Formats: sequence, structure tokens, C-alpha cells
Amino acid sequence: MLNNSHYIDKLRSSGLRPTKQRIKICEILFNTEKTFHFTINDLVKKISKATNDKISLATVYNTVHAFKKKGYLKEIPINSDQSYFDTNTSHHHHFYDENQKDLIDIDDADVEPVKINTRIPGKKIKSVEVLVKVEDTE
Amino acid sequence: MLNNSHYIDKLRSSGLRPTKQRIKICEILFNTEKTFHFTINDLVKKISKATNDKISLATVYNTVHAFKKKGYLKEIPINSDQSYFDTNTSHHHHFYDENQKDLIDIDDADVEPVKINTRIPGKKIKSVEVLVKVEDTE
DNA sequence: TTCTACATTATAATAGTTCTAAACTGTTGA
DNA sequence: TCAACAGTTTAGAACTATTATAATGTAGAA
Repeated sequence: MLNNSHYIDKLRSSGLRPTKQRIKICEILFNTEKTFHFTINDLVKKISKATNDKISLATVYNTVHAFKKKGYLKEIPINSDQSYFDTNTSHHHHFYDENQKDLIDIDDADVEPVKINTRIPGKKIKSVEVLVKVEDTE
Repeated sequence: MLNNSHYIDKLRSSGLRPTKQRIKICEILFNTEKTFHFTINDLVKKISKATNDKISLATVYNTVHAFKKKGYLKEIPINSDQSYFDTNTSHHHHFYDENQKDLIDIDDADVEPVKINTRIPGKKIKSVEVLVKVEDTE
């Protein structure tokens, strides 16, 4: 389990104890070639497919929040009844398909850098996120 | 009540019956010089300050959704436990102050038009929304 | 005025998320 | 190695925003 030891190091180095629940969630989130978007509910389903040892819902929430805080996940701002997370933490934006209720990455090369020519005194910009809502052409 | 007759026309012309609840909510949302952001909870508080006849929570939700559908309000995509609405329906973007949990309009003149150089086949762009998260400079 | 479709209402129901407090476990240091 | 402790997990309750329900009310048309 080379991958696991990698996750153990990753967790430990960021001050998170490498518990078996967190390692399992790392495997599910970060073992794939492609990054992806998910809701807590999606993740719970993936976990129950991937393992027989169930992980409690509270732990899934705790872990996702911990990973987000450490920068291993990003939350995508979108009006929805549930939160969407992204395993792609590099800078990029999203399409949101309102018919399919589907989020799609926009390659950062396809978006001209967004220039904001104003600032709020005493504040610094933390992130600039673009959400492009699309719908079916009729 | 010149203003009220204006709202009555507005509602009627968009196919919404001008009920006293809707007219009251129009007064609260659209009688001000400046546009503003609000949550349902904010609006409920404003209503109870402005009138003695209480409006039921369900009606507040129904009305806000109806107004949004008619284009009198915009919903702001942001990760929050509640939905934020904007009485400014013109094209513009937002700062979100993560310390103060406060939304601030960005004058559209201060944002270079966002160019998206890719499309999804069969879909057309409905909106492009930029959310600039800011935090205190330390 | 009367009728009908649309609105409002109180309340229940739902769903996502957070809280709680007890049990468990990784890590540290003797 | 092992005790002790702090961090973690857990089941389930609690919480909160929102939506559904079904009865009552009301605007507008005939």
C-alpha cells in the first residue's frame, strides 16, 4: 500500500491524525486520475461501495471540512440545496448546467484572467470564482 | 399611495395578482434608493418592523421565488446556509467578506468583461457570475 | 354578486448539516 | 512497552432552511 503511506504522510504533515477513516476517504477522493465534483451524499455512496466498514455521516462531514480547511478540497459556490466540493484545487472556474444540474470544469486557459479594478480597504482578495450558468438552446 | 399603484401595475402586468402581502413586500424591497442584499430571514424581520399585519413565512418564500422568476430579484450564488437575494438585478458581481459575512456589490465598470473561450455543445450561456472572496489583511 | 382560480396561512414534513457526549485510538513520553 | 491524554469517531438528537399540504381567503371575470 504505497499510496496509503503517501496519504499517511500527507495527513500527518498537515496535523491530521491518519485514522483509517481519513485514509479511506483519501483513497476515494485522491486515487483517481481525474478530479471530480461531489456532494456529501455522493461521497457517502462511494464509501459504502468501496468498503464494508461504514464510516459515520458525522465523520464524513468532519473529514471533508478538515480537508477543505487544509486546502485538499475546494467548495464550489453555487445555489443548491447541498454543498458541492471539488477535488481539483487548482485555479479554475465552472459551468453549471441548470437543466442537468451538472457542474463542469472550465479549463483555466479558456478564461481570460478576471481583472477587478477596485479594492475594499483593509481586505485582501482570497479568491475569484466565476460561475457560468448554461441552459439548453431551444 | 402613488407608489402602491405603481407596484399594483407592475405585479398585474407580470401576471401576479396584486395582493396586499405582495404589495407590502414590494414596498419593502423596491421603495429604497439603494439596492440591497437580503436573506429570507432579513426580509421577515423587515416586514415585521414595517407592518402590524404579519405575513406568513410561506408567503414570504412564495413571493420571493415569484419575484425572482419574474426577474425582480436575483439570487446570489454563494456557499451559505441560507440563500441570498439581491434587489439589484442589473449585471454586476460581488465581493464576499468572509470575516464579516457580508456581501458587497462590485460596480460593473470595475470588472473587465469575463471572456469564456469555450462552449458546451447544445448549451447557451445564461449568466456569468463572479464572486470575489475577501478577508482581513493581517 | 357569484364563481373560480389563484394566494395565503398554519403547520407538518423534509433534508442537509451540526451538535453532543460517550467510546475509541493514535501519539507521546516515561 | 505501556499508561495517559488529546484528538477522533460514532449514533443519534437537535437544528435550520426550505418545501409541501390542505384548508381558508380573496382578486378578478362574468
